[in-house]
Amino acid sequence: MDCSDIVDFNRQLLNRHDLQHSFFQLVRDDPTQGFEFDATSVSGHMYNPAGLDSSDQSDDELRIRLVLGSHLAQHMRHKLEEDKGYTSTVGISTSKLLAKLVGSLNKPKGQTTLMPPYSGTTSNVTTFIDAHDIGKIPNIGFKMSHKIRDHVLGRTAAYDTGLIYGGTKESVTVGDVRCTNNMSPELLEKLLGGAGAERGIGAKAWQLIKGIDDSEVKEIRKMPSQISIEDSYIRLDTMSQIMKEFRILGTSLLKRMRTDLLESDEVDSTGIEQARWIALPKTLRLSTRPRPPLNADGTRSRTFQRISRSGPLPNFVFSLSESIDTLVEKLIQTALLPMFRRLHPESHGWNLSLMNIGVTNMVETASNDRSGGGRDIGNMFKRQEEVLKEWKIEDRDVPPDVLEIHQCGEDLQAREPVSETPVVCPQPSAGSGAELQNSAGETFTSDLVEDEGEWIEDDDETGSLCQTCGTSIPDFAMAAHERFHSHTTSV
DNA sequence: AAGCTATAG
DNA sequence: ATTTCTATAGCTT
Repeated sequence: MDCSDIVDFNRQLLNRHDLQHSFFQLVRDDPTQGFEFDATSVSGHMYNPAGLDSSDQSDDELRIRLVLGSHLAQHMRHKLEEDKGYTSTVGISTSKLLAKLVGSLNKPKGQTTLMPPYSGTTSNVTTFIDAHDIGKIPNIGFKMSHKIRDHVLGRTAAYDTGLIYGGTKESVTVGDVRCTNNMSPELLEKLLGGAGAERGIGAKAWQLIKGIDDSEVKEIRKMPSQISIEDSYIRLDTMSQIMKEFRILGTSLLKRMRTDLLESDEVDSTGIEQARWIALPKTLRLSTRPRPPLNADGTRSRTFQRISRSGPLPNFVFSLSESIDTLVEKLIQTALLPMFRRLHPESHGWNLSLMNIGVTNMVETASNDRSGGGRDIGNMFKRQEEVLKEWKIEDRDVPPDVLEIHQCGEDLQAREPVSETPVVCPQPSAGSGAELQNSAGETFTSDLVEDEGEWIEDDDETGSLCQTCGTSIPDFAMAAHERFHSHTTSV
């Protein structure tokens, strides 16, 4: 199971079972270990038993979906650890934004669900998101948080001395921003808009601040859209140094192109191994970061500004008969040096702190494209059968009581409820329903998949109320839910 | 297409 | 804990 499997899996559920765009985000806990994942995180869809429009749901309906999503997430984490040995962390909510944020509360090897209410004056969404520093919100990064912070404070925020990246002691929370006088999409647009800014950035930021995010889960791309190599330097100011770095970076880039863009189909009529390019980049880019000159007071302002030039990538770099060294020399002479002269016309006086060379504009070669946007449908279904079969077998072979114990449960049982974070998880002890709690939650089971054929058909409310927590649970998930209770009540 | 800004991990 | 390196999206020209 890797990331694309998870994405595929969820996509198939989406197609077959009318899933809505509710999300969980799964993050592998140790991204440095192993390469089974293409990415460190993935958002998944969640089953929506009532077929509701995601924008028009009561908190009761939402609650069911979130609990089911939690069960599914628990199973996937469990499966991932069992099969691959990777632990992971999951956040469950109604959008990528909320799922990502809530997922960070119980790390590593945990999962957290943001529970209803999602609307009204006591909305957990508001309570939850308001507590975050503005810069912690995904897609509000260094520059935007700076601008917003300064406006809310009415002055330039004081920063920790010596800190270059971010870090202010004057924390401005999302709540502070939201409640600032005259705060509006228009004001944010004024603050954040301008050259280079995304169109409608004010409105988008306003949505994020309110916890609204309608961004979609995107397909993992098979091909990277660019490959680049860079290095930073204390000082790079002579042509011979540049040449030396060109050779190092160029060699590295060509090697990367060969490993990432070359496919070796061993099949060949003569039995000789064939290698062919699965994508050809069309553009070469050279960027540098010139070291900024000293200020009047002798300090040097930090700029991260890069400048670049790009042009057509010569075709000879795709030659597999010539050595990389030869190709690099040719590339330097025909492309990189001319580009460098365009970037730095002066023969001296420059002082570079960074050089980057990269290739972009990938064009997939023929025979490599698969219909329907790069996905093999037949294979997909075959894989699905396998996945479903595995789960079913597990169900039959392992008695439910045993199923819940192996591997996934221990950390969940052991966890102490942590206070003060405004997040609610499905928890048996959440008796009053209204108060906020924080703890990990749900055990899972594969019952979710067991009778997958009936999921949609039994819309006509075959669910029952859970005796313990009162949540309405569809029948197919009740066994899983009860196991969840038997776990968490034993704490 | 090229140049650039901003962001994430 | 911070910096470096890689990659992406989307703007402007």
